[in-house]
Amino acid sequence: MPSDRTRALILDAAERLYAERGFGEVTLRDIVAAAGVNLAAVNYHFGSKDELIAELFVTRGIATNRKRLAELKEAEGNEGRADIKAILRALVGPTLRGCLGPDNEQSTAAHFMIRASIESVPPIRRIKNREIDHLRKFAAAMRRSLPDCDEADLYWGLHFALAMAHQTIRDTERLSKLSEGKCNLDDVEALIERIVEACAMMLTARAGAGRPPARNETDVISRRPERLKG
Amino acid sequence: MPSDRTRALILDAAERLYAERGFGEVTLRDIVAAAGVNLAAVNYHFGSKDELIAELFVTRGIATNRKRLAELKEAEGNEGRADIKAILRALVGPTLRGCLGPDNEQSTAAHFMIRASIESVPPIRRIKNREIDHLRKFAAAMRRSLPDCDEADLYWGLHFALAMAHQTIRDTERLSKLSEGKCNLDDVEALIERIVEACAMMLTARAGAGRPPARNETDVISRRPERLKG
DNA sequence: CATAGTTTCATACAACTGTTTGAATTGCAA
DNA sequence: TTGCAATTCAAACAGTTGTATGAAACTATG
Repeated sequence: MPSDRTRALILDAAERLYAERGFGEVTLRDIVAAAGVNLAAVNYHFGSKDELIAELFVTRGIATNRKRLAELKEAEGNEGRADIKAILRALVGPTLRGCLGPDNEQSTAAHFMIRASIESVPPIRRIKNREIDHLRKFAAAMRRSLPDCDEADLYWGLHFALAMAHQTIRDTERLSKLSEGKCNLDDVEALIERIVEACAMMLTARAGAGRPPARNETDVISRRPERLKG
Repeated sequence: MPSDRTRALILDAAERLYAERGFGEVTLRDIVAAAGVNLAAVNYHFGSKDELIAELFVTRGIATNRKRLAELKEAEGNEGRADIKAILRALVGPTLRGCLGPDNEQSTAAHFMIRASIESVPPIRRIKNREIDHLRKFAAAMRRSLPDCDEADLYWGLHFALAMAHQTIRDTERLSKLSEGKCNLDDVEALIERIVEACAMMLTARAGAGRPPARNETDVISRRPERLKG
C-alpha cells in the first residue's frame, strides 16, 4: 500500500520545472528541492531520471490527447462527419488554450508537452510513436469531412495546423517583439480561429480545384530565382 | 599573424556536430575529436564553449540572412515593390533548400541555424535580437507589396510562413510516418510553393475583405465548444 | 508491543563536464 | 643559429551530474 504522495510531488515538480526551463536546464537536484523530497526518492520511485521523464510524457500526453479527442467527438456528433473547421479547432484548440489562454485555462501539462515536442530528449524520442496513432484519428476525420480532397493535401493541412499552433506557442516572444505588440496574443480564441481559417482555406481551395494543383511541374520550378553568387 | 587553421577546423566540426545531434548531446571532447585538435584549443581560440557557439551562430546566421536578402532584393528589383509570393519565397526558400533540398544544395549552416532556433541555448538567446531586425526587412517589403493589408495580419503571415517552414524541417520524420510517404518531402520547390501559396492566400483573402475581419468579436467566441467534463 | 516491509534520508560514488596549467613544440624574424 | 612569440599538447582541476548504499524512520499487521 504505497503512499504515492512523494511520487506525486516529484511528478508535479518535475512537470513544472521542465515546462518552465526545459530539460537541459533542470537537474534532479532542482526537482527534489522544488518537491521537498530527498534526492534518492527519484531513483526509488521511478528507477531513473529517464523513466521519470517517460512517465511524465505518457501521462501528460494522454491528458492532452483526451481533451482533443473529446472535442473531435463532439464535433462529429452522431453523423460521424464534422465540419473541417471544427476538426481543426479540436486539433489545435486545447494545446493553444493550455499554453496561451487565460490563467485559469493554462495547464502545466500542455506546457510540458510543448517542451517535450521541442527538445525531444532521448527517453521521449523512444515513445513518440504513440503520437502518430493519435494524429491518424484526426487525419481520418478530415478525410471523412473532405472526401474529395487529395490525401497528401490533408496531411499537409494537418501538419501545417500543428506547425502554426506550436510555433506560435514557442515563439510568442519573437512575434510580439517583431510586431511591437500589434499581434494580439492574449486573445487565444481569435488565434485559434485564425489558424483554423487559414488551414481550412488551403484545404478547400485545393479540394475545389478538382485535382491536386501543380506541385512538381515546370511552371513551379521556373519560379525559382536564378542562382545567386555566393 | 595567426594561422586560423585550427580555429576553422573547430568551427566546422562544431557546426556539423551541433547540427546533427543538437547542443545537448555534443561535448567539447566530441568536437575536438572530430576536428582532430587538442581539447585546450577551444578555450585558447574562443575563450569558452559559449563563445564558440555564439560565434557559430553569428557567422552562420549572417550567411543565411545574406541569401534571403539577396533573393528579396532580386524580387523587388528597381521598383522597390515585389509580388507578395516572391517575398515569401525569399523568406522561406533558402532555409528549406539548405535543409531539405538535394544534397548539392544542403548546407550545414542552414541545419545549424535550425538547430539553434529549436534549442535556444543560453549563449544564443542573448544575441537573438539581431534576427528580429532581419525579419523587419521582410515585414517592410510585405507592407510595400500589400499596402492595404492590416499590419497585424502581415506579421501573422510572416510568422506562419516561418512556422510552416521550420516545423516541416524539424518534423520531417513525423510527417512522413504519418502520411506513410504520401507527402513528398524530396521536392523542395513544391514544398516552398505550397507554403508560399498558403500564406499568400491568407494574406490576400484578408486584405481583400477591405478591413481586418472579426478577430475578437462574439461570433468568434461563440464558436468555442462547450466546456467538456474532465 | 514486536516485527517485517516500505519509505526516507545523509552521504558517497563514479563518470562526465568545461576550464586551466605549464611544459613542449612550432614558426618566423633578427 | 639564436631568440621570442604564438600555438599545441598531455595532464590535472573543480564542479556538476545521475546513481547507489546502508542506516534510520516510518507504517501497519500479527
